[in-house]
Amino acid sequence: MTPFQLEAFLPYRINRLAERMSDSLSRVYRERFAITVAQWRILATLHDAPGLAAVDVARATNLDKVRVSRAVAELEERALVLRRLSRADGRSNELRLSAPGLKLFRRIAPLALNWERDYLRGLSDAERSGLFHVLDKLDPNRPPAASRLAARRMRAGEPGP
Amino acid sequence: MTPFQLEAFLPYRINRLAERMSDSLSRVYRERFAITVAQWRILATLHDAPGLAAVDVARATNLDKVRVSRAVAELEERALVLRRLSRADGRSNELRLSAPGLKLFRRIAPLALNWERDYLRGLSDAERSGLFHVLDKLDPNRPPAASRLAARRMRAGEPGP
DNA sequence: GCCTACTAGTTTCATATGAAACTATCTACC
DNA sequence: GGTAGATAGTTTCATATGAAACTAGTAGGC
Repeated sequence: MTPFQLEAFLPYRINRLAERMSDSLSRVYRERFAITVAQWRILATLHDAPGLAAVDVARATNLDKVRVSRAVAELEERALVLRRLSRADGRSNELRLSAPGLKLFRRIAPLALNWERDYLRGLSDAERSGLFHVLDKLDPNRPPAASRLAARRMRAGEPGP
Repeated sequence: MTPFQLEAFLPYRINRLAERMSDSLSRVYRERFAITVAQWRILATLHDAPGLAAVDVARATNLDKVRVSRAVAELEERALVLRRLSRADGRSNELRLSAPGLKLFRRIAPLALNWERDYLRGLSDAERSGLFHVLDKLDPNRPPAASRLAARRMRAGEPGP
């Protein structure tokens, strides 16, 4: 008898939680704003760090570059994101929210935070902070990977993101 | 200024953790045994509850019925799972591990548990149990959904799973 | 300058996915 | 026992996905 319970197996439980949270939250911005999860992550990232290149957005959002390319293309079509060829590197674009993109982000962000607050309502403060502490341990943030692009920008004397 | 940090947003962090764990763990059984995540969940479930119908497997594994149908079909082709038409319900099959299926499960399960132990190595006992406690709160197990099939079986005087 | 190796971003293409349609069976009610 | 509506499981089909190929540019040695 090999003792094994899927219910008690961390990868399964984390996966199930992630899927259910994602389903529930994404409904908030998908139905009302026709925004996908990838697009939402990109909006949030560009709000926080305007001017980022796609490769840096991919790192910051845990999305592969193909998904970023496609999501940005659609955000650009919808005029929510602007791209400008980088002066420092002709291969990459500086991405930023347009005015409507910023407006949209400002509508969605509070809804997302409310959703999160509601979701965590049943936890005590200690449980909440313990959860994030454990998350940081199990899945540390990768180093910002001081990108060559950023380095180049600095060399070029451009303002950082 | 809307304060919003993707890094501090639970759905994103849980999703990223789930993806990284899944990538790391699934390598363990994909490379050596050519088993997918869905197939692994199904093996584990049938080991725990032989004779389950596909619909119950779907509930127990958090997979949709199409994925279960496909994964079971391949497991059956590879002779790792046996199906037998249910006497109690002509629409459904009783699924169970074959002898090679059981053997395979018994090879994978310890690897999976070792992987989990290693993954959680950096956590204290309190952190580990706190994590599972919080998981149970945020994502409670759905009731076993005393299925009609099980009820029918009981009525028919068959032994339970 | 110019050649080689590397990187940013897009496109292609083969595979994965799941909603909806479908088949077969079951339940409940008449 | 017949009929309407539900359920188990499969198949179809349109879309999502990502590895690999591709285009265009950059870095660094010579």
